[in-house]
Amino acid sequence: MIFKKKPLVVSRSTLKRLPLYLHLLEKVMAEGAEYVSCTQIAKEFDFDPTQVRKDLEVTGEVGTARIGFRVAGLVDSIKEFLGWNNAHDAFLVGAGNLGKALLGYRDFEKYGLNIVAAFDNDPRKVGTRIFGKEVLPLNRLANLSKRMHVHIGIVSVPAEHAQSAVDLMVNAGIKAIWNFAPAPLRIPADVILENARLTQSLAVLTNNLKRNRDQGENNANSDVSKI
Amino acid sequence: MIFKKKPLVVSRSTLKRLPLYLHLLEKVMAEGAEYVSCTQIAKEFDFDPTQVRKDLEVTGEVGTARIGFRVAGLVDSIKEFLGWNNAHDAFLVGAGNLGKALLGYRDFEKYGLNIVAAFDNDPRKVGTRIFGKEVLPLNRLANLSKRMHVHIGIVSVPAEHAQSAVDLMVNAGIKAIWNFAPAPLRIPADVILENARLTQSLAVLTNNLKRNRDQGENNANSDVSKI
DNA sequence: TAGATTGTTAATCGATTAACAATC
DNA sequence: TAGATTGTTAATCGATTAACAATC
Repeated sequence: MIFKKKPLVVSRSTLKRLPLYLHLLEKVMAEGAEYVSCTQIAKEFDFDPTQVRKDLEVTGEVGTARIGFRVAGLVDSIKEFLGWNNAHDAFLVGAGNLGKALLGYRDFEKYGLNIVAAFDNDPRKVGTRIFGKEVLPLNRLANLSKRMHVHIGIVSVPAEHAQSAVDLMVNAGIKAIWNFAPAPLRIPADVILENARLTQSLAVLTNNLKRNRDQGENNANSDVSKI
Repeated sequence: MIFKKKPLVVSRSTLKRLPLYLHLLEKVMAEGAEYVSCTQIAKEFDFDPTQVRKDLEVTGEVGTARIGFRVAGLVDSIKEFLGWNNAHDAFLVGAGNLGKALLGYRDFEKYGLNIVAAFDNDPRKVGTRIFGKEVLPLNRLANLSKRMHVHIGIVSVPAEHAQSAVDLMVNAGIKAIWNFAPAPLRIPADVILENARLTQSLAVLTNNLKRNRDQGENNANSDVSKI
């Protein structure tokens, strides 16, 4: 068996493009295509074809000249590479609006993420079920995470409670934290922290919007720039 | 009046760090600090102090040697730079779980984002109110966005409906789109598209988790690597 | 004053893009 | 066969980091 050598370290940029490819490939596969070329994929996203080729290299898949890559093979290898082939159990802390939405987000299943329970200290929430998932008091998290071998924690509490929620999780043996709170978090080196911050994305959007508007104004009397 | 010259083009990386600084600065300001140095900020995020200094340069704020920057000034200038000082009205399309959460996310107000109405074609949703916001049928979007001068559209529909939702928005004169659907979207060059894709963030998390686990296994019989 | 911090220029690092032979 | 595409190496580009004089 011949394996293609994979890059030893995969950049965050590449890692973030892989789900994009995956979504497209699944669509393409549903449409019945058997092969797909990097050129085609690149065109869809306005990427450089070489970049797509390099990205796909990390999956270990080998393409065929003039034909491209097997769609089914790519889908499988990307999922495998991202760890989306095996289900990961996760706990969610903070059953507010965002927490509720995450609990009800059915797509997570596709990405191997299985939220098994929610934790919140609001007595009005504790004991209820949200999308079929129990809401438990925070003091039960440590015990349960050890017993159920849950290694992923999702933080959807307000910023001011984020650090204490994370401390609790870390002490409970949680190995990876997906943080939705807009707060810088301190964690031990062996715990993985990934921030899913909506405000970062919003910042890019609103700044671009402002810039477009400012440019519009400048263009209105753009002679100034020629002085 | 002396202005500090600002960089002409601001990188996406810088743009994404600014909200992080802002959150921290607001906390620091609430705690009563009047000045803050780049060194302090950098320490909080494990960034390079020079990077922080370069990032802050885009705001036009000038610091004082040995003392740092005025916190209040920075907070104001970052907000101004990101366009968070003025409120932007937005329409949301797709009142599912994620859409609901976005409608209920009170923090958006702080970021100058004001969702004024939601649109959905589900007759069970149309006519209801979610967090006080009306849910209207999609065919009313074009008319209303023009009349109300709404320029931002938020897409929280399933992937397969994302493109048609976007087409509708673009035709209605929407100038910026914040997309939460995991689908590649086609838009005209003069419309701003910003993708807020949870799956990208999740991909980094689950891949890291898998890699950590694989490494653990390797370490268990790491003699192999010494052969 | 001494020394921490700013502002800025230069060096480094890493990611993207270009070039091109091999292949089907 | 002709030519599109792969795989890979080299060149470019841009962002991060290092160095250092000026300053308070």
